Amino acid sequence: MTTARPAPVFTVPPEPAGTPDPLPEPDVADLRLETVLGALSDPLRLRIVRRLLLESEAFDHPCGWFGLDRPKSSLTHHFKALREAGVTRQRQYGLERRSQVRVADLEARFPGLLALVADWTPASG
Amino acid sequence: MTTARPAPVFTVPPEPAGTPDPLPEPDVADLRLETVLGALSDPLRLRIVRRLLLESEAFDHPCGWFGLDRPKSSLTHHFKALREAGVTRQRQYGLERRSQVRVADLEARFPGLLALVADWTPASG
DNA sequence: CGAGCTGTACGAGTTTGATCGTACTGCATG
DNA sequence: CATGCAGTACGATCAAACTCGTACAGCTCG
Repeated sequence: MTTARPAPVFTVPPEPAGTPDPLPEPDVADLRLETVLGALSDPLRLRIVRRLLLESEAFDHPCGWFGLDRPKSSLTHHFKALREAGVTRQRQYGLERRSQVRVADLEARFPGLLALVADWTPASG
Repeated sequence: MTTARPAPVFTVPPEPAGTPDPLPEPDVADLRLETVLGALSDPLRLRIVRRLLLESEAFDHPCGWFGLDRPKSSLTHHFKALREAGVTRQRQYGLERRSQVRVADLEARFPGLLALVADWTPASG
């Protein structure tokens, strides 16, 4: 029995109707701790996930919403890494590809992990 | 807000007197989430930490105690990575160098993380 | 002291991943 | 249909890390 979860208060996506299908992603049962931890062991990706957790008043967010001064190809790389590890879900909205954290899935498999990410503070600030 | 944890019952080391000084390790305040997650994003190291957490009836354990069929130099590499990330503490007992998980330090900085490691199951078994 | 043991140091080979430029696809809007 | 935009794909480059063999250090015990 995994420890009973106190249900952290992250912004749970309301999932409105007429939503595009998610891009390919691992199933909840296939989430691997080592893979998820590997995806989160990068400051940039940690920053992305943390911002999604803390400032995600809307449903999900396009890549440009994060103020990351990196070339687009670098961002693609990191967002893809997060999605393939199962940390985020991405949907195509016309032009944009928006991301959200798979809060329910991650809490179910690795309870408490997202709280650590939310509490994280970058090294240079 | 870190979710209030139900205080997992790991074996807390009794710290007997006359213990050798620990090898160099990062201070609790210097523990970085991304570094710790990086150290734990490896199946072999995850297995090491998990065994230390679950079967650590004694105080700490030498490298040979784990049944890892890797060359010694590889094991040195991984144990050093864990210690330098702040996950484990190592002490020199005569011939042996014994390891323990820094349970109190990790729980203080990243509450709940060790519970995830304890719940982890290797991919091939 | 000399043998044997635990573990390290060092270095080479290999792999993985980060970074980023350039060229491209696909949608939208006029 | 032409322009512009969000994001991808591909490939090159570079840095880090894994793996492991060999040689060595340090302790212990006969």
